[in-house]
Amino acid sequence: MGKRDVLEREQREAFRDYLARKRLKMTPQRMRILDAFLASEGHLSSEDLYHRVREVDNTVGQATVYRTLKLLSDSGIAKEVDFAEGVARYEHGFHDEHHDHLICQRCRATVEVADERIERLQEDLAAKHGYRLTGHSMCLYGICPRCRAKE
Amino acid sequence: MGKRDVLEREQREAFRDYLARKRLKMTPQRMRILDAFLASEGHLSSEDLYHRVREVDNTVGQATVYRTLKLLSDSGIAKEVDFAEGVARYEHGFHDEHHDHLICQRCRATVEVADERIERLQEDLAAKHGYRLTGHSMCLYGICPRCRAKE
DNA sequence: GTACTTGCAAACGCTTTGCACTCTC
DNA sequence: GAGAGTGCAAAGCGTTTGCAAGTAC
Repeated sequence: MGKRDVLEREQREAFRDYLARKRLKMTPQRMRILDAFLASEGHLSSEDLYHRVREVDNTVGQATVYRTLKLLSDSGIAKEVDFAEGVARYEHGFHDEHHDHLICQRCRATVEVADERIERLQEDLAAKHGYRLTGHSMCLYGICPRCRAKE
Repeated sequence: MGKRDVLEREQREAFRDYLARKRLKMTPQRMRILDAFLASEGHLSSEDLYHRVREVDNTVGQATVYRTLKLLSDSGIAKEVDFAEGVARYEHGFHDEHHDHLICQRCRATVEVADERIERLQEDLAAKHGYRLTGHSMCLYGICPRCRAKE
């Protein structure tokens, strides 16, 4: 069994626990939405996820996907990210490390990046103004190598 | 005459030029919207600006404010900023230096911050992945000193 | 059996657009 | 006077919500 399968199983377990704790129910719809989410990579919109779920079960409604994504967010399995496009996107939330995003303005190709020095400077910056930092969002926009080659 | 007045005059000039170049027209509505924008500080939503303009002239429509804000953006007088609230906000665009934002999660108090070292590290990060950096948005979220004192 | 969930469609909030009328250049 | 700009209301978009019927526990 691959590492991926183990991870997926853990996530399913975590979601079950979360639902139980909140006295909510596991339903076939939530199951399928979770599965589709776990099987995905990158940064899906609710719409994206809806279409993937639909391939498996074309009775699931959009509203259920929206509602379930909220639950996945709350439980920490998914994490909402905002690329200033006017749609909410979600990435896997169990990534142990924080990261930011480097996004191609042409083709939307996205790289996850992390730099500890930047994080530290951000802390300093907040502290300098007396703020206690609780989080941040950083998106770098540019042109990816592939698109640059086409220029 | 204060420095502020000079700046405002320059901005009005710049907008006139922009309109002329694009073969667009200066109208009383655009004038009033520009004036309200220049007289403001911080990060206004279209709604905010609409209300301020309305205090001067209650015949101006929301659509005109939206349309004019787009023009102000295009002309560089305003700059759109996204604080992930679901509303577009605009700040003065003639600030000579780039800056990012530090936002209080409780009261929304916003500080403009800049750190050259972070900028440089961002460039490095993009370059490391072969991207040519064209821009970025960085929002730091935290609790401001005033709100911390109330805890 | 009792909540909680569902799909649907209607409502939502912000923004854009089609239109007939008005105004600037 | 030709082309742009206006206010209004309607439409558009992603998202949320009210509801009656259905389902997990």
